[in-house]
Amino acid sequence: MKTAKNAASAGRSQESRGPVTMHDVAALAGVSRATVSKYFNDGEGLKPDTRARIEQACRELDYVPDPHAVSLVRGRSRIVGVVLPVVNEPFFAEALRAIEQKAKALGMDVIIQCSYNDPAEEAAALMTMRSMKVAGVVLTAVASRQNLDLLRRLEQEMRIVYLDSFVHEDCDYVMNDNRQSMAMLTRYLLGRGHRPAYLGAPPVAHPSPTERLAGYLEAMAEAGVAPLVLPASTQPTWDFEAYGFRHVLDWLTSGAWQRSGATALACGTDRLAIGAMSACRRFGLEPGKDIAIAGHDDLPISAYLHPPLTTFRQDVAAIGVAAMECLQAQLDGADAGPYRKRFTGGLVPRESA
Amino acid sequence: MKTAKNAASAGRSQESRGPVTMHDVAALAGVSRATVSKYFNDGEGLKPDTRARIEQACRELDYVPDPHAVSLVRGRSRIVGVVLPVVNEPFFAEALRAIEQKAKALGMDVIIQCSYNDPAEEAAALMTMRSMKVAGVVLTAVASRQNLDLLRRLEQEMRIVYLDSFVHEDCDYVMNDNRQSMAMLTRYLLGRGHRPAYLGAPPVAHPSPTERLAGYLEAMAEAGVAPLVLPASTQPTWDFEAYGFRHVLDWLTSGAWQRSGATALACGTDRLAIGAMSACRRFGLEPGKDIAIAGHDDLPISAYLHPPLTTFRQDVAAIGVAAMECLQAQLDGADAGPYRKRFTGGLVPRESA
DNA sequence: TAATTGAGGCCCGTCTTTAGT
DNA sequence: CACTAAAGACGGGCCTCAATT
Repeated sequence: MKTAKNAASAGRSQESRGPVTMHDVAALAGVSRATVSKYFNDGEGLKPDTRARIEQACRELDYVPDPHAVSLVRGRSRIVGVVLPVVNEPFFAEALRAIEQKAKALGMDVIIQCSYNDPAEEAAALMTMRSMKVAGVVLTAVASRQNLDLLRRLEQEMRIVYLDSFVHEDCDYVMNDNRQSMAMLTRYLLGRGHRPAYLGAPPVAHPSPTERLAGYLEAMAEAGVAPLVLPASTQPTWDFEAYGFRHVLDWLTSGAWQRSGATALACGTDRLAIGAMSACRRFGLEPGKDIAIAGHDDLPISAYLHPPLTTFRQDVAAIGVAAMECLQAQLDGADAGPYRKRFTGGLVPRESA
Repeated sequence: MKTAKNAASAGRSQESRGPVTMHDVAALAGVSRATVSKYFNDGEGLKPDTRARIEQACRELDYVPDPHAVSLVRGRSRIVGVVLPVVNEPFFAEALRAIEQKAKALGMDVIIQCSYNDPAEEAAALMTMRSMKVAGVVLTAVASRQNLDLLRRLEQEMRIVYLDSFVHEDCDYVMNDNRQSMAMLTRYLLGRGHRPAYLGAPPVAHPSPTERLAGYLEAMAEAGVAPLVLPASTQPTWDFEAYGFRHVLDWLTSGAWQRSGATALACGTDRLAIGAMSACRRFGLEPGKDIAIAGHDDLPISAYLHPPLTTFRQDVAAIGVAAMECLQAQLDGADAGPYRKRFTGGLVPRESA
């Protein structure tokens, strides 16, 4: 009786020790490992009888193939890597949620890495993904050209979809149509008789902030109104409320506001708008009455603010899902050219403007 | 010249094809694979000269051990699994951020799975973690006893730390001291001459909501004031603002509010408080003047609301880090009894109360 | 004898090749 | 010659044990 390790003859789903392996299943089903392997891959070319016995054995033993063994021999894993600047920012958190959900539907697992806007951390994260032989990477690149070469090289050997960012032209990306959305928001303000100034996000992303600014400028030019952009900081930060608060308060107290004749403030993000509203009140202006405020993104709380925030809702979930679909499409071989998608959301008019 | 696959003699870090393997490094360094392996493990017992040559070869070839091969042979991976109800909820997003950061420092990767409060999804996620042979799991369990047996069984074969939750007594967990924090918040309101009612979170977690309620009740009893708890829903939802808005508006319009004589509202979460403030205004009450409102968690935006929200800050980052430290400690062998930590944060008094 | 290094089996699957009906 | 199933060589490391100095 030279049964190996696990006595398959026991029959019950009691593994004596260690995880159940394909060997155990084969033994119980009375076939070879190769046959069980085939069952888990194409499944074709197996006699119904054989298939049934394997199925039964798997159920009985609670067998699941070891993903590491599979990845090792295949040279590819069923893991997708997600590299984000931070994960506790509403936009990224929601994107991650959508990605995770879609990945689950595709039978993949997701592993995350945060770069904190540091090119070195980003590079390290990408190297990890490479060593993990991931099926693909969803990357929100940091706003720096430092990893440009590395990225170009990595794109050769693994799938990379850029989410809400890109670092060069020949890449796959998925993002909101920022120019269009901010233009729409600006036009809305102009249409209500306002003269909107613009507060952009700190330089933590690329090229979304630039695109949104472009949208604002475009709408202003189109209306023949001189644009008015609040001075931006070069210090990257994710504390948008504080950033918005400080910059708007400076703007108001410096008198630049009065001189400009602006009656509204379009903000690159809802979080900035929240800080801006706070600054206005500190200065003695009532948002929605003395000055109109608008944001961008439509956070879950935006509808419940006082006043409810006029904003632009971008379809973050769709963006996340599209990123996964891009990877999926490329895995399926069909390399039908670049995958580039721009999503449009919708204006959400509320009382703040 | 029978060099295998990659001609190590080439010397340059140009892999002709396929990833660099330990075999390549060994060849270039003029040692055996076994020696290179030892270099990557303990590292002891290697002649300085040998070590240097290996080091050099690794650098030259850009070699990184294949994590799948390592996991396969070791039967353990350097991956930690994180299973959360949702990832786009500020509390979890921040916890995840801290976990990811700490994991990186420990040289581990993190893989995530969302359960969406569905016991079946949670079970599936855990089985995935098991098959991945993760180094450990950080789990925020869904509020259901359905997976109790499964969890007990899984705890036998892998490390599980419960974050902000637990399903039975003999487990490791890390969480805020909810009873204490809500008691502190309630005492603060009482101390300011208020009679606070309480709005708890929907039943999406366990046991945090129960503990917070207990804290409220404790403080009220202690002050000899009759507690007043708003009716709770049995429908789980993560849309806290809407939930808070609806329940508070009902409470106000039904007249229950007047009859109760409550002058303040303590909420189980800031997001609930935001919905509550909105409802108050809809009803004609000015939060912070006609009725005091307090939350719990101190979201980044809470300081910028109007009025700024009085709340209790829980140390989410510390909780996340502690979860990782728990896993780390257990990996290091020392099974020094159960690891259970309660963290305390601090009251953040602001204008809303 | 102690300190290093090498040989080869093994982990758990996949995949190509060979054998059996 | 179809179909099916089995055999056995990997894949990239770790680990035990023996060989070398």
